[in-house]
Amino acid sequence: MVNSMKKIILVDGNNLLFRSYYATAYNGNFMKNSKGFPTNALFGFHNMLTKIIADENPEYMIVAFDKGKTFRHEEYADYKGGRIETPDELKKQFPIAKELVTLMGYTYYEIDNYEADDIIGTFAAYCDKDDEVVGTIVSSDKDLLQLISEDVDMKLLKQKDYIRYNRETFFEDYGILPEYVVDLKALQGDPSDNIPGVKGIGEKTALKLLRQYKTLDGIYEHIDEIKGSVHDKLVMDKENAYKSYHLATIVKDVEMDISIEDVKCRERNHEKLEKLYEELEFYSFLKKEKEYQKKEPEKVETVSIVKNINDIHVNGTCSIYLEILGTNYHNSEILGMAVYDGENLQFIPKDILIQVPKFLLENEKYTYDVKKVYVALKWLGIDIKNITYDGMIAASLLDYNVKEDISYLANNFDYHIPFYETIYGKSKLKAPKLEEIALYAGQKAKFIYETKEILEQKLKEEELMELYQQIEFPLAFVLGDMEKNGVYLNQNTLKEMGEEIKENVSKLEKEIYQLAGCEFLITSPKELGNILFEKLGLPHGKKTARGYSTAADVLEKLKDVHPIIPKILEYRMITKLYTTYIEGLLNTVKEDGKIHTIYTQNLTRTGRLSSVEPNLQNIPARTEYGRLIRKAFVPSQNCVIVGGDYSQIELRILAHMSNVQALIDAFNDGLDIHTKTASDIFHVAKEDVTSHMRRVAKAVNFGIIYGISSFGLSENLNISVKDAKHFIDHYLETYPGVQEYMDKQIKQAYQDGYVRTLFNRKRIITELQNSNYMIRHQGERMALNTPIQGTSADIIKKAMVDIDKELKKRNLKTKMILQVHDELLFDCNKDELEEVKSIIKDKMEHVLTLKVPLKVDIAYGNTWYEAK
DNA sequence: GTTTTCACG
DNA sequence: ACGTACGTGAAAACC
Repeated sequence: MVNSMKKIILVDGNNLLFRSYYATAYNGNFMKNSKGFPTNALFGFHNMLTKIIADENPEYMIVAFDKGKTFRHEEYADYKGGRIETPDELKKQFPIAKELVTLMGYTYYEIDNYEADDIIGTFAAYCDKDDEVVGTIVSSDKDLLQLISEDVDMKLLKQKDYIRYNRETFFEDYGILPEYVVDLKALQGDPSDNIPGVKGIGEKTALKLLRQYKTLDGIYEHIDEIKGSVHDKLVMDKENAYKSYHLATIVKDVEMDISIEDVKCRERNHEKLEKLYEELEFYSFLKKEKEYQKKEPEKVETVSIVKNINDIHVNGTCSIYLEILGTNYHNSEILGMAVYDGENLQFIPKDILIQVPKFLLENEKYTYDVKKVYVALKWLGIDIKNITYDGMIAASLLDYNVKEDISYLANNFDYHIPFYETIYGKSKLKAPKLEEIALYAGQKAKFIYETKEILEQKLKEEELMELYQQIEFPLAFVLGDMEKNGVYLNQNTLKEMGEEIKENVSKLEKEIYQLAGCEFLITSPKELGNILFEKLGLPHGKKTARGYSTAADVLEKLKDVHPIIPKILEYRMITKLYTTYIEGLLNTVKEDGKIHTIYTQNLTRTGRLSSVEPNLQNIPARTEYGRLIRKAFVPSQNCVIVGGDYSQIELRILAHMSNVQALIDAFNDGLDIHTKTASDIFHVAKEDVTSHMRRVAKAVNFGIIYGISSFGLSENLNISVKDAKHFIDHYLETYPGVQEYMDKQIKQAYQDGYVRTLFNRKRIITELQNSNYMIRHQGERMALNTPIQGTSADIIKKAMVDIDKELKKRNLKTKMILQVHDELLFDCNKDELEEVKSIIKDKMEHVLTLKVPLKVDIAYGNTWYEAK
């Protein structure tokens, strides 16, 4: 009996393709091949299908698609009015998905006027009838749960993995049998399918009713037993409930010209699959397909592993790749370096590398992530010289998909280099044998060498060469020095603060428990939400996916409603300080008593830096209590901390770019820009601007930089959308040039598909081509914000390069130690103070000449806290 | 691994 | 009708 059992896998092809599309299309950053054909949905679809095949090893499988009519029940089409059109970018991928299925040796099926659900439903019904056939449904659509039976189970796909439901496990989870999922949907509704349901009844209430009365009919038969608002809702929406019941019912009797034997799995068509992968530029799949066939093994590189320093032979210019175990090059283990000079491909293990082979100091070198090599070697006491090219920086300026892992980029160039995690594993890194490491590093070095010309050519074509040569490339070394040099942290200062905070925390804990009337996990948004909004019955604001929002801005509005609220806000603030800035920072201090962050030079889409392990760009500043953390950041002996920060740099850039005379004049006259704006939009004299008016004007000014929306401003100022719109209108009437500028900017962005900063940095905004209104508008805001935020980033980056150069030229001991977007901090020898102050101010203010002056405020003190 | 919250410019 | 300010990173909870 068991032996003759046939198992059929029923795949909801539509569902797979849709969710793959939306999982990766949200930012509008589609994966496309070089011809611009969208491939994002196919990529995910292929991955999922492969996983299903690996997990189930199916003998029979059918992949079902919708055809013709998208909607199950024509007569209720009016309910479907709101349904979103399938984006073109997704539509195009359907035929290829079907081809993929076929080439992989499986059968896809579609039939006029039916949905994929109905095909699956019909096969599921067949499984129920035929004793020798069982089925497994694969989909993320909960609707299909209704098809679960003795002979049919379902893999309900979740974001990462899945839940496997059979009749029993479904009952355990839901408390009803799968055949009543239709009844559940009838009550609950499903907005994504335009099933109305009973208004005001959600999953919880619906399940409760069904557990008691079993079916929809059962509920209405006993309608008199049901009391309260639920009763009224049920009565009110009875018609809708039954309509929904029909909408939610999957058809199980589609007439099909296909039988189980027709969906038996066939051989893969390797040849055509390879061709298709090539076309789609799915190189990792292509490689696997080739491996899968086990034809001739691919030609492997020969890398010679150097055993002795005298065996290293590098002729002329070479590329290098430093292989390390982990991402934090301040403490990761160095494994060795691959070198390629166009002929010889060699790998130099660490023990030989530390003997400082000559080529490190002499030969011209190309690399990928120059900062990593530079800093990692510095830790070994090696000062590498004559690096002239960095593929990572070049590629990132060209808007390639640059991750830390070079393989992402290499795959774009038809190099099939394995991903870092394939070699070393996911979370726990483990080095393979030396030969494998050498080969891996060797492939990367070769890739760097062979693509240098191409990438440089592209930099020229895109007019990015100057940005690359004058700013980004030299900046990498400046950043490297800052990272390696580090920042001293006075650990005792932090520890003392920590003790004080700990006492405060336990005090607050007790007070909160008392006010709540019970003990609970205050840090848990879920528990906190329940206490505040159910137990204490406070009015709740926004909701999150899992429950009530307890975010600070929500709680802020309840500050005066219940004494527990301010306590919780204070608790949140000080535990954040403790975990992130006391414990967190102390954990990152190295043996030298310093913090060595890593600046990510190529991560942000605007050109800004970011800082990790730890992030030194978000050390508290906005509240006095938090700012005390800055007392722990101290200079070295006989030094002070000197800081220079740009005043209103983004608004100055806006004034320059928009060429609005009133704004330009304001900056030229040295006015307080927020007060000036307030006086203009409220039509009052500068002297009569109240603090409230200035606050509004400031928020509007920020809003302009962010790509203003009345909703955003209303949230920020906690006012009505109407009032917010009013303020914006006033602003734009006052400065019509700003409106013109924004319109022009957006129009240009739509035309080009990208925007640029003053230094030509380019950001491609694919969101503008998205069919979704919301995403398109997000793209418009990016088009407004990026030139401003990005130009500001360009300016400070150039200032860093200029200052570094000047400090070196003058042989000063002062070190640049931190960059926080619009401010620079220095560890400054006291003897050099006056000279350094004037260098910083001068260089920062004169990066370039705009229609408005750049203004820099200089401050200094014995700690970061004092240098304000 | 994803979500929520909160720190910064 | 929908869901929204721009750009980041870290910790803890949640699942």
